[in-house]
Amino acid sequence: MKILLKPSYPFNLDVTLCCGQAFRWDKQGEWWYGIVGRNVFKIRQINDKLEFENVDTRFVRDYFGLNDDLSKILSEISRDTHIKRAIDTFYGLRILHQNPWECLISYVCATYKNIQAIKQMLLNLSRRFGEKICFDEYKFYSFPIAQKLAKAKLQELVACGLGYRAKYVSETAKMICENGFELESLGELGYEQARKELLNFSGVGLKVADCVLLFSLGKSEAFPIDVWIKRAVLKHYSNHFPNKFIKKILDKQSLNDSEYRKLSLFGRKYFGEYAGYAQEYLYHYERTQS
DNA sequence: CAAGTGCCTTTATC
DNA sequence: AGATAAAGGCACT
Repeated sequence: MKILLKPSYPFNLDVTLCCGQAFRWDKQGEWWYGIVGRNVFKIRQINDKLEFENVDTRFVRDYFGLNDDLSKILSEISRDTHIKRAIDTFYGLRILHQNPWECLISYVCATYKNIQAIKQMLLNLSRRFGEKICFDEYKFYSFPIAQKLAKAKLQELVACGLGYRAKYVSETAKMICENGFELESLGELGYEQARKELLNFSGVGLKVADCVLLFSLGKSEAFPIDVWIKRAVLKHYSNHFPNKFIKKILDKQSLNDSEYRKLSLFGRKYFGEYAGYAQEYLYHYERTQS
């Protein structure tokens, strides 16, 4: 199956899958392998041609955000020279539409970890609690369902390298199972309301909630603040804040809720309804180009 | 190679 | 409200 990308619909598969928004994609040769539910599929990009196997076009369009008008989005967030530089460097990076459950657990695990370690944890979890799927000559593992993680012993989760996050994953999985909670339905709420609901889960603070909202619930205005975005703001956008505030967060290693809200609100106001796109370009630029 | 630092933070406590 | 400490362990230097 193929999709021909129109020139007005820029897309860069490699950057999109490498920028750290999703943790379970695997590149073998020129093919990217991904697992969605119990289905493994592969996809590659050759110039303006997208080729894929074992998945339908509708899913590809949705998952890779190909229905978003990226040209329009990028022109809207191009507010200054710094973001323009990031956009030029990673032109075609799109925000994925991930599965909310996998996204929630992934970002609960992601706190205070680097990307390599996050990938390792999620692979361990999938190997231990997911289902083995063979595709081409490779073995893959589906992401564990909530019931499976809810039943897991704390020690088993710790053994996957989760550390103190094991408790949060266990509690969150139990909360999802007990009420038959439909994470997808949060997408129907407004940004603020949906975030408030997410904060009820164990191990979910403002940062994790924003990531889940942006990467899986379609809230493109969410502007997650992590250490890299904080650095980018300090370097390039400090003139948007009082001196006192900048000095305060400069010598603190972590942000409190009030400081987080100020930084994130700046992003939403400054970049507008697609602030999340700006966030991801800035994030990837800060991590790789500075 | 050992030891130190940093990591897409949250929670508990004061 | 706001500050502070504690919480795995892996990857990188």
